[in-house]
Amino acid sequence: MIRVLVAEDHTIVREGIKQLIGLAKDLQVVGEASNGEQLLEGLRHIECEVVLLDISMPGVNGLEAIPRIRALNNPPAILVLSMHDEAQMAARALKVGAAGYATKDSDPALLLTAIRRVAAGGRYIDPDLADRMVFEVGLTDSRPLHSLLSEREFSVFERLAQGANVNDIAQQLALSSKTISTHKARLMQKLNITSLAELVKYAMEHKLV
Amino acid sequence: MIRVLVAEDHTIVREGIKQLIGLAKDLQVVGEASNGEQLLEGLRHIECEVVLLDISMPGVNGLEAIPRIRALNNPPAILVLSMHDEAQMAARALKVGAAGYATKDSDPALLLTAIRRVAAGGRYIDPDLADRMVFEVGLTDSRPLHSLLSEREFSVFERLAQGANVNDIAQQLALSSKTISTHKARLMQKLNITSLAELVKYAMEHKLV
DNA sequence: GTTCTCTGTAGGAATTGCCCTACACGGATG
DNA sequence: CATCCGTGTAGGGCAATTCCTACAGAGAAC
Repeated sequence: MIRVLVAEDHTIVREGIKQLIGLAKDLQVVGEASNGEQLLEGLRHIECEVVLLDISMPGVNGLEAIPRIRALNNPPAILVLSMHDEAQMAARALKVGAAGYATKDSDPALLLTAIRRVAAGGRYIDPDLADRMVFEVGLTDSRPLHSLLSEREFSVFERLAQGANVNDIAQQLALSSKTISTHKARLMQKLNITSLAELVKYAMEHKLV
Repeated sequence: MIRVLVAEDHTIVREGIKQLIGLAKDLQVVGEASNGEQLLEGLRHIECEVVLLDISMPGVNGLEAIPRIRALNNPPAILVLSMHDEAQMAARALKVGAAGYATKDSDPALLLTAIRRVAAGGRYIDPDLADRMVFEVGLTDSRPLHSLLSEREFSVFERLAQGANVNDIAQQLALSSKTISTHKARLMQKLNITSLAELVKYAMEHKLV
């Protein structure tokens, strides 16, 4: 019998998952938590083989909880369950010690498979996602992406984030708009984004504006 | 027996909800959909009393689907199920014809209650949320600028903030790109902004993304 | 009931930006 | 050295977007 602890903040989703797991005769939900603190507290007196973990929880979020779970003695395997099938997020989760990563989009049967896999000491990654990770992420996540930008690229980046368009920047820097366009394309590639909207989000999230 | 159709894009969440509903003897899931198109298609040959609708779905999203469901003859009651307990979002959903609004945070038992309530022709709003709606609507002497936007404008706004370009949106909404461009120009004028970057900033600052 | 304004829709002309390509230069790699 | 890679610079051509304009329907205003 594989004992599972479910950590997920949305009650209804959590209940749903418990029901799903309940369908398998070899799996059993032995505890639950709706935030990181509860989870860590729960693990102090509940023994289990697998923690099913939503990364986006309030307070101590899933990502932050992972290393702390791993620091316990005889830690359970961690299977991350995410709404977002972001390759970036998956890479970070695996890096800090998750044994698997599944998305809420995937087939429910796969979730059960994933739980069994990680309980047995193995790893599991959503197949679609694995594909994308290989392509998108060089699996080299460490320093902020924008540290890869050259001087010129960075200054174009800042101006774009502040609302300037390609022509404005060309004027400000006394360059051809074609040049700015090239810098823009290159910097977006480096930041792994495909739209100006994402650029602005990136800038705001990293407090670069 | 109350027949329910579940529209929710994340497979695992959808399955979970089906399990939950299955626990009640007077409720029965008679269909499901993972996007707005499937939902509308499904309603053409499936009869049901209640549609359980996630607002954040790809393609035709939940909010847009509501008026189209209401336009059917003998339409089912619509119970919106949302991740976000935003008062703003709830207000919009109710305005376009939803009979209830529950969040995934709420107690699963309440979900079943809510389904029964709307099936009987009543209304249901998550109690916490109702509280906040009264306060936020009542206490904000200066309504946000984006409350001036029309439905169409707002949906174009959201998509732009999420990184879609004019053509993407035109396709999603099956309109000319010129039309989208006009909506974009008008909404930007209303929001008093002049660039896409400012639009994204606005959206983030007001937690609309 | 006529007029006004807002909304949703879109066409043609004009602008802007993107994609692909190119090239020179400097530093790293071998 | 010879070569490769990253950077800064741009052009040509094509696609996306805006600008200006228009029109119809729905309510509001008077």
